[in-house]
Amino acid sequence: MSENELNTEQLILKAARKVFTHKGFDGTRMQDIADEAGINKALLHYYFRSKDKLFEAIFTDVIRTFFPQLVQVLTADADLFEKIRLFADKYISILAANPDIAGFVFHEISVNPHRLVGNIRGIGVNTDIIKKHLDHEIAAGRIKPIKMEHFIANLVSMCVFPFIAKPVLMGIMQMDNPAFEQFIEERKQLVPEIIINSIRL
Amino acid sequence: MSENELNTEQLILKAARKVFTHKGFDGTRMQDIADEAGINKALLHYYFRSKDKLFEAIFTDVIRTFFPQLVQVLTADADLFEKIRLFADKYISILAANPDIAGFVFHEISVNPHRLVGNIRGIGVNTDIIKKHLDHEIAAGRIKPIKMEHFIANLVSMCVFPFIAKPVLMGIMQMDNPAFEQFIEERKQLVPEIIINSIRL
DNA sequence: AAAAGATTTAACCATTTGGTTAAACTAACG
DNA sequence: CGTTAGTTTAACCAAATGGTTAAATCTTTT
Repeated sequence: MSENELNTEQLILKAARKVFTHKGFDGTRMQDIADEAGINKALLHYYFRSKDKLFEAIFTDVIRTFFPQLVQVLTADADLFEKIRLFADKYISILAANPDIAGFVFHEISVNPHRLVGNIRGIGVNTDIIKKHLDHEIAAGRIKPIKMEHFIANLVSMCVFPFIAKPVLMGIMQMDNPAFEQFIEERKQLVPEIIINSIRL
Repeated sequence: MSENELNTEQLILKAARKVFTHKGFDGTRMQDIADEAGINKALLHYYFRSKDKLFEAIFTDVIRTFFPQLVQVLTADADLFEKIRLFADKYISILAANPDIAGFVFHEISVNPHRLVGNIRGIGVNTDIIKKHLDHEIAAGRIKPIKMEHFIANLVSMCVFPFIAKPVLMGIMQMDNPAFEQFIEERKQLVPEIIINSIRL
């Protein structure tokens, strides 16, 4: 197994990820992935026994790559407002570089919620720390009272939703691709401003 | 064709809508719809020639039922802040009663953007009126400057996203179904407050 | 370079799936 | 009552799809 540039397994994973995240599990054909990777269909089954196994590898990887980064920002020991700015900037940057993953993850989980168990649950998203930080700031009279659930929902919504609704937004707002990128770039500042403004006294 | 309670065509449409919105086009089998409707598979093809035709009927109906209602609120002649409250309340209420449609619509459009053409384009979402209203209020010095694109994105994001992320939110926040409903109910007030707060001088 | 092991392919297989057909059933109508 | 038109079904079909197999090729080891 000489390390040329990208060994076959990595090549398959890259292709599978592209096709799965774009078309979803049900919309993906093994042949699509083989074509994308420029290899034979049987080779997919040689490296990953089944479509399910291959999907599992992709899905787990996507979840494990992105979730921890974000949770880490929110649970780090830093100023709340600064955390919010960091989180929005990081989340939006990640999604800008991987526009399909948001829609992919939420769709797959909706269609097959039991996939939550082995993946997200395993990561152990620690909302307690965020809740404590929020409640602490509230008790200290530095921010307005707000439930952690809404705080997270608001922040994540405004970061993620534009990517899920990308084609619709572009259509309705008559944006082309550069315009959308510009729009997204602006939100890195705008979103934290709104969230901070919503809890600032 | 005696009007018993629900004629076969309506029965099929109802079943197809349920299955399509929950599993997506690619995840739906004609047999699933037949089972859901309690009829023979061939009967589906008797009423709607193909899976595509049946899907088209559902998709168009979903789009036509919900979009206009919302655009109407935003383009109506009313106080801006009141419009925002009305919009959030109406949008969230609709989604609470039809939890699957948001994820359904955005996923199908992402996977097959060309479906935009015949449907959303046909409705003609009029962003000009909203833009004019916003710009007018800004010029009059009654609200902070904000781009229409962000205003809409923010408002819609916070209304819609929780439904798309429902299983993930419920998992992470350890909510059961009543808790989620309560959470959603609270957002009918919270979302407009945040949006209004973000543009209030 | 020959044997052994890993990798890749073409051809094939079984099942699923969208769709068709011809027959059976039902309701209206002369 | 029987004919006709609309409705529903069971049985069937062809294409697509996930998966297998056995042979071919390439790598490594001796």
